[in-house]
Amino acid sequence: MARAATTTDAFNAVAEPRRRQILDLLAGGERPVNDLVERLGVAQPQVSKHLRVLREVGLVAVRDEGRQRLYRLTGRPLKPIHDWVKAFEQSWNERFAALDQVLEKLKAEEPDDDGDGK
Amino acid sequence: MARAATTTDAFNAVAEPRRRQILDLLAGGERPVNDLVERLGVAQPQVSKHLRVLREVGLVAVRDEGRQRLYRLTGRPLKPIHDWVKAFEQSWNERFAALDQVLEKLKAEEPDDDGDGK
DNA sequence: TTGACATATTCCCATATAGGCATATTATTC
DNA sequence: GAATAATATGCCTATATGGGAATATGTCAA
Repeated sequence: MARAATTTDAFNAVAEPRRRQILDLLAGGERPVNDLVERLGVAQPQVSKHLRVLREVGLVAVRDEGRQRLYRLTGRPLKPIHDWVKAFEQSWNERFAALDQVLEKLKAEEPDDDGDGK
Repeated sequence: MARAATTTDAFNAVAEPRRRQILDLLAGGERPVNDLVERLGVAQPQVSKHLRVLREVGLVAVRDEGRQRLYRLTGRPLKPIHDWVKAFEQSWNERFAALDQVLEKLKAEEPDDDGDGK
């Protein structure tokens, strides 16, 4: 099998840095495509393609206004990423890392403990 | 160009669900490969390959113990993901979403305001 | 209608994937 | 040293990617 499609979920969609940039820009408010094109310095077709991916995973929504299409952030699909990664917060937090070491040490010191404790 | 390599960064490495599962398991402590193979129900070579990717982006570390190789979580590279996605927290939080609407409305009500305010 | 502007789609290509399977590598025990 | 256990690597294939370039679609204005 090949890699999962970028449109599979937010995890895949957001793995591409350019798409994260787009979301960063849209965090500042609704914007037409050309605005993104200029700010990113990327060819218009590529921007449209990235926006399509983001739309398909529900990370952005569009609204037509005259000849422009205004894209806006709809970050809901990012929540699963946040939730998942948050659970690992302790793994890069020195405070927690130190605690883990203590726990590991304790575990090592009572290797035959069956957990009953009596 | 093709998609960026999975080993480019944590964003790409973690886009694959199986690799997230592996990290979830390792969050419970150091584990030999076979242990992961059993718990995941995935062929051993695939697990080794996923572990390689995770190692290359620094999400896991290995330690040899006899004929086994004990993998453990080193979640530091997840921090950038956390930091990035955290900035969007408001976008799926109703509270903040409501605030945003208010702000947008205010902005709409003073369309000719040059920001000077005097 | 014609033309100009804004955006989307299509085609082409080099590249890397993930899984299946076979096999290589390394370490252990007899 | 041979057999075995634990893990890693190599090869194969279908598939999708992201960028470039050209072009299609859609919308307004004169």
